Amino acid sequence: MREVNGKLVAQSAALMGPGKRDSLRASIVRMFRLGDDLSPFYARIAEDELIGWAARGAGRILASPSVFEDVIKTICTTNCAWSATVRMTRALTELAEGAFPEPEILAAAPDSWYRDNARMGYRGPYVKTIARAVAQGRLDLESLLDAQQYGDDDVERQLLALPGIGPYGAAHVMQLLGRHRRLILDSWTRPKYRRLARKRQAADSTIRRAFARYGAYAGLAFWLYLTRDWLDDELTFDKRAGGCP
DNA sequence: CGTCCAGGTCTAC
DNA sequence: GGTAGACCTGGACGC
Repeated sequence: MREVNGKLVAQSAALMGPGKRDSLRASIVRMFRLGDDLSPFYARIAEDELIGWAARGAGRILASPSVFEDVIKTICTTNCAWSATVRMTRALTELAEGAFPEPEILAAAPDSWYRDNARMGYRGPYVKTIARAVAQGRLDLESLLDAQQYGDDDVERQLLALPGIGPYGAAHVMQLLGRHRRLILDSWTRPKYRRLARKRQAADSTIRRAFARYGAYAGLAFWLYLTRDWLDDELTFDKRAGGCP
């Protein structure tokens, strides 16, 4: 993938038929969340001293081609170091020649594979249970992409019902679904917030209140506030940002 | 070599 | 509804 004259161009070494081309296009649209219209958010933060810089086009969080993949990867981020997350997801891709495995593949992998090869510990059964439900058609995670069909509370309820997905996981997946209200609160974001906001301590409820003014985009505003230092200065040259909310 | 804990969640009170 | 305790793994740290 590369940018050509302001357009995203995807090129494959193999010849692709129309069907393959359409599915690749769908994956890219989903990955870059090209269907999301962030203009209401940009309008809201245009004069914002904390995250006004983001109105130049930030906030399009990279997602996986499928919701299933995002859910499984999110489980691989819980209660472990980032290096373990990388190790586990890499192991998963070894089941599908480097690509993320379809639910059917993960449903068919034996328990011993999860334990001895992926070394996912107690997460293995969670992943397999979800994969089996999707493969058998009892669970349709991709439908959560439909903004019209479900409200935030609905989606959150469905995500929390999944084994291995709690408040953190649900908020994380919802960001990737383009539902930006929930704040991702975990052992990385909490201290990072306290450091940036120069607060000795801040309860979750206090943090939520601090970002409540961003309404449906509170979670995205929180994330941008925390990750501003991931961007080059060039992109965030507006030094008005810097205080605490 | 033992303890702690990292981008939490589940179960049992 | 809120809260201890357990939970796989492996890297960091103290002794």
